[in-house]
Amino acid sequence: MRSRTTPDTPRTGRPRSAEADEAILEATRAALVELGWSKLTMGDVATRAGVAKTTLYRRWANKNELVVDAVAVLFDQLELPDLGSLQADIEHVVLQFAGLLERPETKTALMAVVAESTRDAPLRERIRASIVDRQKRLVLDGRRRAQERGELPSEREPLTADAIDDLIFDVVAGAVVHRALVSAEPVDAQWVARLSALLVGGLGAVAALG
Amino acid sequence: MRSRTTPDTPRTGRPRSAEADEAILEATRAALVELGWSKLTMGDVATRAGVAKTTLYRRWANKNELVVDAVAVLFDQLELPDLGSLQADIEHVVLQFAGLLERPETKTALMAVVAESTRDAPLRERIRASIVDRQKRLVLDGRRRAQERGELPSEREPLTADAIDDLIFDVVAGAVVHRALVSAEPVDAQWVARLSALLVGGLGAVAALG
DNA sequence: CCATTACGCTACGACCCGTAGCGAAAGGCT
DNA sequence: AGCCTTTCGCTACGGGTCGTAGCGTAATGG
Repeated sequence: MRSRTTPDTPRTGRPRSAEADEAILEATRAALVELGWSKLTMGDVATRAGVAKTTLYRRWANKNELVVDAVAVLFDQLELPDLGSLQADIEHVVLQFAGLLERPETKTALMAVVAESTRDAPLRERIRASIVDRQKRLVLDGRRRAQERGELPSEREPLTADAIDDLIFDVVAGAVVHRALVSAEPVDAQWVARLSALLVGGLGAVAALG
Repeated sequence: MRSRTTPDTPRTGRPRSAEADEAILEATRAALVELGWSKLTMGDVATRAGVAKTTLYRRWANKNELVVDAVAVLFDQLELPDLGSLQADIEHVVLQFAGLLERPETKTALMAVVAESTRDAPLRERIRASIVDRQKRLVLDGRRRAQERGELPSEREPLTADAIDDLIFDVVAGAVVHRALVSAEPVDAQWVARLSALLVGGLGAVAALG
C-alpha cells in the first residue's frame, strides 16, 4: 500500500482510522460498479462509507488518486503459477488479467485514470507503482522460468533483454486491454491460444535481431 | 463524417452553419491541447468557437460525442502506402499511429472516451464507426497485400482468417497504445522494428493452429 | 491534564451543467 | 413580396458537484 497521502506519520494526536480507510476504498469500488467513473462523486463515496466528506479529502487529494488506490488492490490477485511451459504460463496469466478487466470496477476505472495520467505526472507514477509494475513482474518471472527450462535463450546483452521485456509487456497487456475495452469482445480460450502462439512463435525472430 | 446528431435533415428553415461546425470542432481540439479532457468544458469550447452554448447542444448531446467527432478527423490521415514488404508496411503504419498518439489532443481524449464507452453503448458504436474501423481497415489491406506478394498463405477458413485479423489488430493497436500511454515511453524505430519482427515471425505459428 | 491530531457536521462560494425563453437572422415555399 | 420554419446569440435559471473553512468533539501520547 503506502500510497495515500501520508507524508510523515505524526507520533502525536488521534490516529487515522484504519476502518475508515477500508470503508472508503470499498465504497469507492461499489460506486464504480454502480455509477461508473464519470458519475462517481466524492460526496457519494463519503456517504456510502459512512464518513464525512472532509475525511476523504484528508487522505486523497482528488478522485483520481482515490480510484487508483481502490482498484490497485484488485491487481494483487495476479499470480504466475508454474504450469510447466511458457505457453501455458502465458495463457494462464492472460486469462487472469482478462478476468480482472471483465469486472465493472476495473473496466470503467482503469482507462479513465490512465487518460487522466497523460496530464498528471504524479498520478502516472502512482499508477505505475501500484498497478503496472505488479503486472510487469509477471513478465520478468515468466521469462526467467522459460530460460531455466531452456525454452528461451539467455540474452547476453542486458539492455536488449530489458527492451524485449518491455516489448512483451506492452504487447500482452496492450492486446488484452484493447480486445476487452476497445474491440469489446471476449478474451476467451481460443483468442488467448492464438495470442500466446503468436508470442512464442515470434520471440525467436525478435531475439535474432540482436 | 455523418456522425453528429442530424436525424433528418429538414428541407425548410434556416440551415445549420457549416462554419460553426468546423469552428466548434477546432475549438474542441484546441481546448483538449490546452486543458486536457477533464478540464474541458462545454462553455469554454463555445466561447473559443465564438458560438453560443446552445448551439453546441443542438449538435452534440454531451462532451463525449463532441470530443469523439473532434478527434476522429485526425485519424483520416492514416494511410497504408505499399512499401514492398509486410514488415515495412507494418512499421510504417505503426509509426504513423504512434505519431497520432503523441499529439496531446488524441493522447488525452482517446483513452477518456474509451473509458466512458464502457458504460455507454451508443458512444462505443460511435467510436468504432469513426475511429476504430478506420484503423482496422489498414490491417485488412496489409494482409491482402502480403498474400498477393506470397508472404502470407491464403487462409482457407474465412472464420479463422477473420479471427486472425482481429488478433493482429488488437495486438498492434493495443501494443502501441500501451507503450505510448501506459508505459509512457517512446515508440521509436527500434521498438517498432522489434514489434514487427515479433508479428511477422509469429504469424506463421498462429496460422499453423488452424 | 494538556497538546495534538482526526473526526463529523454544517455552511459556503465557485464552477459547470443542461434547458427555457426571447427576439433576430437566414433560408425555402408559394 | 410575404409567410413559415429553423437556427442563431443572448440571458437567466435550478440543480449539482467541488473543495474548503469553521466549529465542537473524540482519541491518542507525554
